[in-house]
Amino acid sequence: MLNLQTLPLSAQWQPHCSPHALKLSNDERWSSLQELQDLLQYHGPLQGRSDGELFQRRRLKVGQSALTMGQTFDGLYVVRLGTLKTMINHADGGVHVLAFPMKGSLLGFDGIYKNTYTSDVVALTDCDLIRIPAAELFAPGRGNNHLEQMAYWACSREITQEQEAYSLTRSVKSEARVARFLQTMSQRFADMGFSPNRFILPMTRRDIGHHLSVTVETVSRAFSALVQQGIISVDFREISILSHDALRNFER
Amino acid sequence: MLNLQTLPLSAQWQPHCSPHALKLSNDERWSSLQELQDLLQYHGPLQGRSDGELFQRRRLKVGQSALTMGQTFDGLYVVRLGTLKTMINHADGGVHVLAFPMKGSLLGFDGIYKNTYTSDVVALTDCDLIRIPAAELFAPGRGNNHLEQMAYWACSREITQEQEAYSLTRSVKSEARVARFLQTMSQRFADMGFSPNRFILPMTRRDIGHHLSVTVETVSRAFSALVQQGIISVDFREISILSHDALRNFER
DNA sequence: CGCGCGTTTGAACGGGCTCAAACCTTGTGG
DNA sequence: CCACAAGGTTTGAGCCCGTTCAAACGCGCG
Repeated sequence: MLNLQTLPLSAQWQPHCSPHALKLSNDERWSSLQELQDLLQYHGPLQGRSDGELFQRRRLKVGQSALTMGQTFDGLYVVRLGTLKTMINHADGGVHVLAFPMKGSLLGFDGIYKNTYTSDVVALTDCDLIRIPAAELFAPGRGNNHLEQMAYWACSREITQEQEAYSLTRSVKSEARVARFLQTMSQRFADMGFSPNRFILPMTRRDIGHHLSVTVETVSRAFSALVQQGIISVDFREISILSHDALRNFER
Repeated sequence: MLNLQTLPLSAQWQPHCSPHALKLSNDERWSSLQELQDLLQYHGPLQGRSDGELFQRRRLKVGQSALTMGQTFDGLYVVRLGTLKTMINHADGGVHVLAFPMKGSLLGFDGIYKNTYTSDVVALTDCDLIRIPAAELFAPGRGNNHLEQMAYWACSREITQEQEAYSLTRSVKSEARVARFLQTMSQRFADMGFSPNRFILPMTRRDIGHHLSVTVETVSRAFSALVQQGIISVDFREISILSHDALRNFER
């Protein structure tokens, strides 16, 4: 019998992996509006000609920051490839991870108010972003109405997802938080066309802890407990979900 | 010496209070774009004629719900008067209070994605809302560009504030969470032109608990502890802040 | 190789939850 | 106007879970 655990993970079913697998060898530097719609999975009303409108790409290596707290607003970004973390660094040294943007996520909407980004966004893997300049959004009297509507829509989606993440801190038990976190990760991988049963977490235990407001040790212990109960199996960053049902029953 | 504690609170320095004080006697049922801008405190670029555009108002009594989870999107709302709570009711009976919208807050942006509101919004006091119909936002080719930009801006602000609230759950100690919550309430009252030193909380301890992810008892105990240290004084819903500095020093 | 960092596990402490009871306020109906 | 009920608030006692401190191991990288 084949032991799935020991098989090397191929780039075919993982959106990130080693920097080598992620070559970013595509030399194109521009994305069309159509690609934006595909990325965002926006199936709303399309109108008229969208040809000609091109958006610049921006590539990031692991650890590079996409946006910095305090930086003046220069537009929105849509993640084309890779995973990032959105974090707030408090003056007292405390850290809070708000979200882990992945393919199709919208970045930077917090920068419109006060014309300044309010959080740090750092690449957890090599990334490819698409920039929507502020001018495109705010240009008066242009025919870009469906770009605007799409931005509204995507922004609304980000709010919704953030609310879900916010609610995630509700659960009393840390195991339940971690279980729900794994569920959302599984769902997001599924949405991107990858396996919901087996994936590699792009973030550290510490990041997860800062996201769920618990310590590293607690996250690790929660993982161990879930393994003990046969619900998941863990090999460092690689997670296999053995029973989605059991995972779902941890919701409180 | 005058004992401030025993003085009755007058409606002059409180935005809510008894239903009697809040007469809502203004018979006008429409608000101008100018009033919207004032409410939102939007000082961005105004352009051209904004005359003629009127927005319908909607009044709520205590306990009535402004939006319901699952209800189809019918527009955005701006709070003109009163306080509400935005909450998510989980299937398992758990509750999470996302925010306490007050004068100038934007409601309903979460409804654009999926064309359905994703949270319940309930009036904690009598309220007066202004409705921005979906048609106004999405009408193609209209000259309402600065309405759109204002909506962007307000939405961005809501995201920012939600992030702050989210971060509020970061603190390890419950006393610190409550202290920070009181600070933000104080700030919001100040922004509305009321005293930052003395105000009446429009929400119950339970709501605060659901907002900060702690139990009622913990909130109550935190209040008592802050009173014990001479930082605030409490008379049921009435809060007096005796030392803003001391309150600030609880930030972790 | 050795260093740094991420991960895992253990032991002990402490803070928040749970359960319980008492008090106060508010609203309702007699 | 009072009685009563329902719900909000406060406080106490005991327990459990998550933090803290500590140590060990593995992995990647210079």
